[in-house]
Amino acid sequence: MATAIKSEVVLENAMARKLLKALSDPLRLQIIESLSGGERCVCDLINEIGLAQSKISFHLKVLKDAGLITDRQTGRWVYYQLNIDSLNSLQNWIELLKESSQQPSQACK
Amino acid sequence: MATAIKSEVVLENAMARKLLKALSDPLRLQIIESLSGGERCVCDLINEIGLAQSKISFHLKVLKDAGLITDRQTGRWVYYQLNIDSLNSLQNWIELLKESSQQPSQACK
DNA sequence: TCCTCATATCAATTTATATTGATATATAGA
DNA sequence: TCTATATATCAATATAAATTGATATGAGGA
Repeated sequence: MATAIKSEVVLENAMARKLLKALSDPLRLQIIESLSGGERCVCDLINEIGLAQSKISFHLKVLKDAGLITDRQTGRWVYYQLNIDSLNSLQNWIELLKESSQQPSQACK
Repeated sequence: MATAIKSEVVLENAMARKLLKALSDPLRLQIIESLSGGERCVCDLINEIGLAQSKISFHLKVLKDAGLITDRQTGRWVYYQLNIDSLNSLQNWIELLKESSQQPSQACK
């Protein structure tokens, strides 16, 4: 039982690591915040954010690889959307940190 | 009213940016996870993580500057602790993202 | 089929970040 | 005051990540 719980936490940590890394770039955060207004196609993101297309594409890929967003293609357009599951994972990870951090401090030496 | 809410969101975003950046390094996550077991002095972190002292100190500074941890000195020892407020801020930011992302998608073109 | 448009990818470069090893600071105890 | 110890800081270097500009892919329409 204890080991089952522990491996779950380790998995949580690995996932958090991936998500946090992907969220650590300001441009990617802009994309995330834009997508929080609902699904968007790449062209809209380019217009909204006003930066080079290759740049946006690059960062969309990073976000997608991390599992933070999903895409779907319709004709020539590709639509991106926030993946709520990944946000839930991150919230859970933070919750676990908070829960376990209320322990008495240990004196040093 | 609307503008008040908006500037709050912008502040949230700026804070999230800072916190996420600080959380984007694997060693810093290790420190955070270690601190989630309760307050620790630097020497304990060094032993626990098993890496160079200057490295640990460097990353503690990054975490402290971001507001994720606080420190207090007792004699020659410095104790670090998770700052729960910062974790709450991050959770709120994620919550806002989730709440606003349930809008209907807009067709492109 | 040919052309245009939306998006992705890639190599070269630039920029940011982390690591290393050395030194500095500051506290406690002898 | 001298010494040992805990931690912080710094300059040089190494590593990783982002940007740029160009080209590739692939869908739809003429």
